[in-house]
Amino acid sequence: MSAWISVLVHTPAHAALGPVLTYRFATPLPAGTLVRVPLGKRETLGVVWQDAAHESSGEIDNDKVREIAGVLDTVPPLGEAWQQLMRFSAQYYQRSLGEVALAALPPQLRDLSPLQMQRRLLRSQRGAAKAAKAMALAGEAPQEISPASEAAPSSLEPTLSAEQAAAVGQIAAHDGPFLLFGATGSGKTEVYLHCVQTLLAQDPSAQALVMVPEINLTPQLEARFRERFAPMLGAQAVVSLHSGMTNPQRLAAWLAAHEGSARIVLGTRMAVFASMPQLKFIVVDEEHDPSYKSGEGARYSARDLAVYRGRLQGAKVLLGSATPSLESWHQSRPAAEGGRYQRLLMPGRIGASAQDLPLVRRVDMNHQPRKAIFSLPLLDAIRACVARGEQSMVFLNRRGYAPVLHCADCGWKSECAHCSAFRVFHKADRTLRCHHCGFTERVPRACPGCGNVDIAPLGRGTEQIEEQLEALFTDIRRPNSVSAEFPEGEPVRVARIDADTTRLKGSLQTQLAAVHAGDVDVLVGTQMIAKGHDFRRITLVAAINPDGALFSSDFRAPERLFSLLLQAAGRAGRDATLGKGSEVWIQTFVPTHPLYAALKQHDYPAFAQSQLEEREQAGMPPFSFQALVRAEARSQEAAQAFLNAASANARQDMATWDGWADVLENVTLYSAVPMAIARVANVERAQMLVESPSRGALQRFLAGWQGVLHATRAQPECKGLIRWAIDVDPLAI
DNA sequence: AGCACGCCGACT
DNA sequence: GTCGGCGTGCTC
Repeated sequence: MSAWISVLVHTPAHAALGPVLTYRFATPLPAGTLVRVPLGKRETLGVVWQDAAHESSGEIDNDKVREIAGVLDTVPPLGEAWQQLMRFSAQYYQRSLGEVALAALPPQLRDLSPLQMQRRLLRSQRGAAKAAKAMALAGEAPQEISPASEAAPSSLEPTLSAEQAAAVGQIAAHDGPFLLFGATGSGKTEVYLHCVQTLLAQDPSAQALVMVPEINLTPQLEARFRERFAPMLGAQAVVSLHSGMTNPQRLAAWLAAHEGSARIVLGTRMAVFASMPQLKFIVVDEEHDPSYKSGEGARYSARDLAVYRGRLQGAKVLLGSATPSLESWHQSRPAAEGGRYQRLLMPGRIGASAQDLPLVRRVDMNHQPRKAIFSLPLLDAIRACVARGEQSMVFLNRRGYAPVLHCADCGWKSECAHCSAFRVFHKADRTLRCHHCGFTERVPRACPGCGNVDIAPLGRGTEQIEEQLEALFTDIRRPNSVSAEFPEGEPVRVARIDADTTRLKGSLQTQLAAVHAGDVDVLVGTQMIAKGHDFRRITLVAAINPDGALFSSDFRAPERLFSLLLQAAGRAGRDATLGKGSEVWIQTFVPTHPLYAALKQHDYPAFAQSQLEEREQAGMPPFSFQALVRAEARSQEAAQAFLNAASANARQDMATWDGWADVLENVTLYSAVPMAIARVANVERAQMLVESPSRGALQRFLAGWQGVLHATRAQPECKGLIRWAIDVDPLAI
């Protein structure tokens, strides 16, 4: 006598096999139980699932049903809420349930046998017990947590500003979701800390999830949360969850969240899938950041899933940003106009008045020497900044020395052999590197086309900016030197931080520390340095060449640029005593552009409103809903043929389906186009936009289209197709 | 997705 | 002669 059990396994949507398979086991098992099951010649991890495959549709041969190989019964079953989150994510983002659910689990869970698992759990429990004992011995036993609002302010718990207190009050009084629109330096993190503390004090089992967009930002966040909560809850109560951790670390953190000993989970977008049975509060910091959208597998938005999950689990959701996404801004319009989020405002910097905001200066590059990288007034300003002993930050969103190498004689350019893109000249190691496929070669001595030895870099990247600044500043010295070697002061120190200088693990933190320590006068970098890092002594921020985004075909480019520049501006003058004279320099050929005008006023709401008006007129998100189908093939023709055939098939098939007329009517299918970079690593890529004024109609269309896409694949003109994928709510088109 | 089987080019 | 490329097919 044995029971039939439905088990979810990792199968992609393309596979002929459904994601829910039927197995046999001696006793029934509750849904959410982790099991190991035989699948073909291997054994794999599965999750016991409620929806029985054998009841609804397929009759499967009795003799095909195999026995469950093992039950990981030391791990509690995954809860109903987690299961529902997986169902929703799979459905909304058009991926197979098995793929979504199994990818949401820590990778090591797949590798461990039940016995190994048991050992691992015992070890971690012993470790936790030991840590608790050590704390007790040291007289640091976890204290009863006190509600932040009632506790006497301690040194760790700063008094809230009036704005912060108002925000905290609103969050306590309403259900949310909330959009906390707070200027850089307005103390959003303190609001998060305060809300989390109040919650954890009210409910001794409650859990909180706090997300940041990038791994780089987790150490800083973790330090803040540990400092505040470790003394009350013990060190194990705060865990991180991101892809920079080792597999054992991730497993341990995941288990702690799953069984509830972790009260606070900090992490990147993947953390939105963590099993947290007692989740009561979710923070999405820098909610506008595109990193919350996954670029592969299920293309989920962790921000949007956080909002869904909050509703699902009855957890309050707090989105925070100084430059919210237009989607969230629109959602937080007054409820009377249809807004569904509550907007909370914190416009002021802590310990500063409005006049202390950095002054935004636009330099008209039309009046500068042609081809000048730095305008003269900017150079003077940086010099003056160095002379005052303050730091500057020069920002250019392009790494390497020059984006292209060019031969003036024959017109040769440093194209990549495998991609429709140029290879970037990296002077540091004298290489040409493709930033899309990684193809790297030494820089040729002479033009490969004609032998001319005069091949020249075209355009500039951060390496070149660094080199130029070093050359330009050889004549000046830093003040207040104690060095005997340079009696009149040491040379100006220029440093660069970008993906190339931070390749090694931990090197970003080291380099940031050097900036903090004052070992750097001028910092050059990509957007990596504009995000979130709390530089205290920077009083000048310069964007060398930000104009590109103004003329981009991507309708979201202005939004991103504004956000990036305002965020970069937020780096300047964070130290209130230095804040007064801080400046943001924008070198531009269009100084009168409204985007820069709004930036000068630090006026996000005005910028957002004008953008939203444009979007509404053009019928673009958030006033319409989009999905993208991307196809990869041997040839561009095959990729496009597949998409166009799938589109034609959809129209044809759905016209015959009962009740689908209004779906088709509400959905616009555009024709297939090559992607901006049509070929990457010898694979041709094309995409097709699907748009609808109704999210529901788009969802229904996509769900119905899945089968059509599968069928289309078999058509002869699609030979050479490698794969296809749907991206719902794409960020870039 | 894995992992097999199966058929064609450069090397221990 | 093998080693190894990835094309096709199957897994409850």
